[in-house]
Amino acid sequence: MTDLLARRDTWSTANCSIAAALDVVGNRTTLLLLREASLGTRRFDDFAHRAGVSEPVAATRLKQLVADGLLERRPYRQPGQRTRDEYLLTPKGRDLLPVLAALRQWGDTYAVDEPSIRVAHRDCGAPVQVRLRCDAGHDVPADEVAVLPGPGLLPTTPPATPDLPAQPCHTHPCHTRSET
Amino acid sequence: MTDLLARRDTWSTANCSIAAALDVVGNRTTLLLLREASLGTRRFDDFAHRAGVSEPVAATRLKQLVADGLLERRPYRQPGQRTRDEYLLTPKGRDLLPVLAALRQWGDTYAVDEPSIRVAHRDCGAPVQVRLRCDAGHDVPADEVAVLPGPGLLPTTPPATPDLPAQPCHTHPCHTRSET
DNA sequence: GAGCTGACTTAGGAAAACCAAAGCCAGCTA
DNA sequence: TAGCTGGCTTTGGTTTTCCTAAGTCAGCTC
Repeated sequence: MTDLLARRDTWSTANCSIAAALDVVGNRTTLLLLREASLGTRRFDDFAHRAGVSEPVAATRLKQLVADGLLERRPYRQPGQRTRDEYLLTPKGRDLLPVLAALRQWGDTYAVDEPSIRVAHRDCGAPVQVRLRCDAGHDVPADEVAVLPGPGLLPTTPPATPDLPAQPCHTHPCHTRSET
Repeated sequence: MTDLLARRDTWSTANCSIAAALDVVGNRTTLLLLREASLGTRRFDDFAHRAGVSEPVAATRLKQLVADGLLERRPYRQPGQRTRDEYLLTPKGRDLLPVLAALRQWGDTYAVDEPSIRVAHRDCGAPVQVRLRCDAGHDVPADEVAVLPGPGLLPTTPPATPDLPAQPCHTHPCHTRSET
């Protein structure tokens, strides 16, 4: 019952939460705007310029982010200026920070020469990393992750092509072979 | 020197590692294919059908993933069949699993009614979560993250519009207001 | 009360991404 | 050696995403 991966064709990813998350944040611009929000950007023009997108795109995406509940638009006022609106991360939006952190961590390792910013623990100064951890408190490396059925699991209607002898990712040759 | 966010306009995100990562995995299809790879999918047709994309798209993206070094294409042979190619995660591709895990965690919380699969620690059975942790071993909540300059930080050429009194994300009103 | 500025919107168009349907090819099986 | 199957590629068309350039509008400042 627990060997889901061995019967990969008996269940579908129709209601996959990764796909559902990607429906909200599945494009580059949206994630760049969220990056800016997490770095303290609040004004429309700053969002557009710092994320490197045009104003029409910024307007469209910010509107969508507010509609999706990731940002909140609220009026603010600077002395001697008129009332304006600013965009602030909601708790729902803030909960996407691990996604940004994971992307940054991977990008630091594989996609840039040198990181432009570092992320540290404010209280102790030590670098912050994204980790997988189980509720029992263990660090969980990628090869110790097990996939189990959840309450929303949907069976597939058509029994698809007979599968390869399925293996979870961690038993693949890719995890034991010598690195290139 | 450490209050980067207060001088957000003095540095640019031109070489941002998040943007660089998004250049590689910044579209929905790519991440869905990586999801499938992490769930043990190895054959072309299975990638296309399970990720829900057409064959031409699957072919293009898989080719790109191999070119980017996230997947490795290698011949395999089942008894009584001819030699075929399969796609396996490389270590570089496997290091993106925290991104998928973070997306799944967010999606489970906000984007689906009930998760279709659960992820557990193989050794102890406890649910696995994505966490931010510092090298000193502390759990780091979002409001204790500090942003520091890295070696690749680029200054901006044009001093942009005078900024709002900048605040790191964790001091925003969004973190202290009552939730809706 | 004219001008400026921040915050957008509108218009028009280019590029990227995606799809369905059909075709191609290698190499087993019969 | 004819047919089947997995693994693609080609064709043609639609949708999405993004751009530049220009216009709008509210409400301070002068």
